[in-house]
Amino acid sequence: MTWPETMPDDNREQTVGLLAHTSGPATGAPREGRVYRQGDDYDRGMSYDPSAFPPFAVTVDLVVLTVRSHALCSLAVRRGEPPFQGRWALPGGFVREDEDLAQAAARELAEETGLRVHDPAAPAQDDGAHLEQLATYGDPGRDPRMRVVSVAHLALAPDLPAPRAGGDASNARWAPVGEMLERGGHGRDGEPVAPLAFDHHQILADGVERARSKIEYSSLATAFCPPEFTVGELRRVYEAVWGVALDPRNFHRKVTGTPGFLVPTGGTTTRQGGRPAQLFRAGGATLLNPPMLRPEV
Amino acid sequence: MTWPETMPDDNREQTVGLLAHTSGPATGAPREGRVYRQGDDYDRGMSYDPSAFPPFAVTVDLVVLTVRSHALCSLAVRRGEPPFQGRWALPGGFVREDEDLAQAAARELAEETGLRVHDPAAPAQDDGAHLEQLATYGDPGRDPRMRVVSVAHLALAPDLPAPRAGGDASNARWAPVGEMLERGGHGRDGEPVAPLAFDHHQILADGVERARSKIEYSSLATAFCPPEFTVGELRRVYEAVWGVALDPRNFHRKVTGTPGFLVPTGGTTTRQGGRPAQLFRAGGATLLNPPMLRPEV
DNA sequence: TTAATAGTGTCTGTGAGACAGTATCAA
DNA sequence: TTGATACTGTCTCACAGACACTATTAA
Repeated sequence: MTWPETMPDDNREQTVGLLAHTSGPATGAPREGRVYRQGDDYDRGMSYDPSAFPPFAVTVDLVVLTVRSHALCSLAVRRGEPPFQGRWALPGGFVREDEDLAQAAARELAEETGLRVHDPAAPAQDDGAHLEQLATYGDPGRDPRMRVVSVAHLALAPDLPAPRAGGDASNARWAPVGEMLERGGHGRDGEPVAPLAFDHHQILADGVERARSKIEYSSLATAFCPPEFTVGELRRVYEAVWGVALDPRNFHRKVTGTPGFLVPTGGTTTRQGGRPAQLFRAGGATLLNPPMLRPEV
Repeated sequence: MTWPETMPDDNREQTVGLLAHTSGPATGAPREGRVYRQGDDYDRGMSYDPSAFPPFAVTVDLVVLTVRSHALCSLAVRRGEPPFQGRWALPGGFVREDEDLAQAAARELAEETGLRVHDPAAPAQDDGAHLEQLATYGDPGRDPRMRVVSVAHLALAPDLPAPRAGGDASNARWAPVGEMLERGGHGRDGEPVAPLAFDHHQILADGVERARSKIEYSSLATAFCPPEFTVGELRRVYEAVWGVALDPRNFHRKVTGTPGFLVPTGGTTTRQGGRPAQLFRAGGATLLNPPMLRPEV
């Protein structure tokens, strides 16, 4: 029995490096009369000229997921200005001149939640969140004001105190992703929920799907748990993220038998009621072999 | 036995949408004296002002993979200008004002190779390449001339005629990824190979790893094959991409028994020698259940 | 004939899923 | 006591891997 040594979408660390481009389009006919000359001059090694390429704004958007009261929830902030004034959106902001994309995402995450990001080198024994790049969204019409390319990131965090945004609790909330992603969905009070601003519905859907598939073959589900947790608590994370019920006995046998996944701390707890349960923390393994299997249909 | 309905990194289609950001940083102290005010004004709904955000150039870079003579190869182009003049690099170019990221990547791919991209809606029965977003690289120092964010894409193509770049064959080649990714590697003539320009070594490594893992749980390996192919030819694709030897008998039983993976065309061929082999084309299935397993170690 | 590739059958070990049964707490 | 959760054991079926064997071509 084998399983890959690497994941389809590792949370890669950027290395210092430089621009990529060809030595010029194969279709080399000059394109005149354009506002921007599409980098032809840039390609030909002329000195830097800001008018030689179209300017973009670059932002990071965050899909911050957690498990609260048996439901997968995403952080949402209310927009205070047009466009989409008053609608819910994903947190995010501009990438600064001097920071990497991952740094920008970590900074926004800290500003919104106070969470620090796990050191990817150290084992996941400190408190903090998991952060990885998700995908980039650059449709020309995604912002009516200007051309904006957004590098979306996915963050997974344990259950947190109520969020704050600019100090105003009514402008930030943890919302169950089931409600947010339903077309014409309704909140728990039965009121209709307006769709998310911009293309954030798609970004959230992509982030949720990434989390759902990644906990299959990695130990990432532990990022939703406190530093010490029981097998039952970990099972409830899988059940909330996948929206299914799992057999507690087979789950227990599976996770405790997967090498490197869980390390017993020696302690026990009865915080879930019933017989005292062993406490574990996340082991060093990041890839599960064999993987957890998500039940079909 | 179950397997997920979705992949960890679906090739998502961008929907039309808009910008994401918060209603302002929680740490709301004014930041004066900066060249760019980091979007605070933008966040507060003031009218559009180009000086309110740092300008970026946005490019697409391409990891174009194919299988040639039992080796996984990547398209490389030689740089004609500084920086990294004379070094090999990945093909790519600027995103234009009016095009989506996927459109820009498809345009660059057509310019470099003449390949068209598969219609994701139609079954993979037409000729063409597979194209998906890979990851985005935005380290502030990755280009010495200016701040450039590159949205890397991964393309998989059948074996092609020799490439051209700007009509000059000596400035483009298919290079085995084993050679390109070796540190201080050597070409087949024993000459040392200079590392790729910019951060393209990392981008290529990420693209290769994505391809290696994705052919496990999807039918993507058929993107390396001509429209009609034999089981043996498909097996040689897996062997080249993974760099392993597979048991021909178990492989045959596995791929022909996976529903939706292969559809027999009725024809046969002896182009590989030996007993005539059935010809197949790719079936409609994009996800394999159960997956192909990459041999351990 | 040999050599090559194509394709089938058969055995064995691993592991997922189903589920019986026991253990240890609170109320 | 009931009821909750924790945990162990056992059975069965599916399937990956190993490999013997047959089939059909070219040289």
